[in-house]
Amino acid sequence: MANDEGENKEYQQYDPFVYNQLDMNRTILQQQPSLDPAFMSFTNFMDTSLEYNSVWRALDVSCSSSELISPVDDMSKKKASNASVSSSSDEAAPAAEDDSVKSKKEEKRKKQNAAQKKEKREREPRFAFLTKSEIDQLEDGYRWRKYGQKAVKNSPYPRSYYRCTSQKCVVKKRVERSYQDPSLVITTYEGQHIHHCPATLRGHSSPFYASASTSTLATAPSSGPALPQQLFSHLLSKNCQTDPTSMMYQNLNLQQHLQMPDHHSLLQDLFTQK
DNA sequence: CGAATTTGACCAGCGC
DNA sequence: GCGCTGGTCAAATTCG
Repeated sequence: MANDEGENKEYQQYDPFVYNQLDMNRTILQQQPSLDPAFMSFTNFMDTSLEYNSVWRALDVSCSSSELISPVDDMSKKKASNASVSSSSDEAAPAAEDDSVKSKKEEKRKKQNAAQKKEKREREPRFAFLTKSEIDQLEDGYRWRKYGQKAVKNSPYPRSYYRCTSQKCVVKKRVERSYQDPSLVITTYEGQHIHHCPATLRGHSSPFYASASTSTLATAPSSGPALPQQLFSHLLSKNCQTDPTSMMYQNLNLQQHLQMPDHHSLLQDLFTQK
């Protein structure tokens, strides 16, 4: 709502695929599936501009899924987050909840909310895009833990909230389905990964890392991002690219190059420009 | 049995 | 001030 206004500014600033939006969710839903030139999602662009698979072929990206790996030490993460919130207070007594415990809990909660509030002002850049998919939880190479689900106003489909399960990584994503076109999944990423993509760590499965580090376009790794999300996750990763500005720049280039017959020039741009 | 998900409760921010 | 909505927490439940 009003929150969205602030967020929209971020979208306008950072998201190369969602232009001129006053309300990200509403605009997406209202404008879909019509393809206003002023608004075109990555997936729609690929769906309409050229054969979807040809892009990934051009990128030397073959499809792969279930490339998930890294084990998650969630308990320690939980503890760490708790400690950061109530570092001075002891662990809550697990026994019977008397009033003092309850008030302690409330106090803890208020501290958490205050911390959240603070974080909100320094919100991470967000990137939203649409994907045509039957599946809600799209594979992007990272491990996510669902921490909430909310009914969306004017939509029969709920919105799910996910956090990256990697320690100290605060990247979040929201996933919801368009009520106008249920085949569309709206995914919003917030923040940048501070770690390698788990899929990448296992056997160089990402051509993006490989290419980015070596700039060897001829090398065709056996697998890689199968979906736009995966591509964007790679691009979002600090290990792959550094800042939202370059990210946007590259994405804009991506859009431009997708219209060109020679897709290899895209790779050149993606991996040589910083 | 530990990890992941579900779900109701809670809170902040905004509009009226 | 009240109601609505988005976002998050955390206990309960389910899953592997």
